[in-house]
Amino acid sequence: MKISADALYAAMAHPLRLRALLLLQQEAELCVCELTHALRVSQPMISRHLAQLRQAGLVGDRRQGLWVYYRLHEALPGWVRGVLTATAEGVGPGLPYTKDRARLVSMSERPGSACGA
Amino acid sequence: MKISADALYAAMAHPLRLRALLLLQQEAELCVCELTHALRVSQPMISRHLAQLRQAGLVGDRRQGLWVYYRLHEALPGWVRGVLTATAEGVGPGLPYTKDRARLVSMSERPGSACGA
DNA sequence: CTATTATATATGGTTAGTCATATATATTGT
DNA sequence: ACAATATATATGACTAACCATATATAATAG
Repeated sequence: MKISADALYAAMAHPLRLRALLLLQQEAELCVCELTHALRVSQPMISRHLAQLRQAGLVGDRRQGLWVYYRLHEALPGWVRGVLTATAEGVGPGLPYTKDRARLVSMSERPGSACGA
Repeated sequence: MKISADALYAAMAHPLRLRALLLLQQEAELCVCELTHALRVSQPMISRHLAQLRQAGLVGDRRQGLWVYYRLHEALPGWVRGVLTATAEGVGPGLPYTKDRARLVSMSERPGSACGA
């Protein structure tokens, strides 16, 4: 997966997309409903931004039953992963990222991970 | 200098600002006229984008005579420098970054560096 | 038919780019 | 030293293009 710096930073320029990327970096795989819960945004909104991330080649998706799971793209270049990890360290325990994680962890009825799908 | 991830990636989202940042990372200090030459853009245009980078805290400026020199901000957090170096490695010998550098090196009548001011 | 996700359209806000002008410094002539 | 001019940079005003959000609708799975 070839990713230009312009495409990467255009994708990361939106606060919501950045929050989603940082969640996906820590969680390996998340479905749309988990993201709407953790990020507290409407479903059409996160879906639209996920489509942008997908078109930029930053994330991949997988359908399982009703749910569509997103993850960081498997073939993401090392330097892009480096940018993401540096960012995760940089934001540290700051907001809104920690709250996003807290909402995700405390979410009940998470598909997949809860019942071991 | 405290820099939020949102502010950083908003600044990096514009191709011209990204090119300017990558040049500044490699050159330590550049005046406005050098940037207009290397990036091949009008003076008001680069001046506007430099003002954004300055307001975001990413660059610092210094006046010497007629010329204003820009550089990466001295107090830039380590993780931000990490993002920039990862990006420089990621773009590698790609365009337009190498051409920017070539134009800069081949520029005649560069102030400061030429006459050792 | 219900639940989950994706997309199309319209609207409002933001941003970039250009031109003209302002400011600051230097230089030249007297 | 003073006045006039030239150069480098910054900024205000305007237009055009882009981006994000909300609402509504469509598609897909069970």
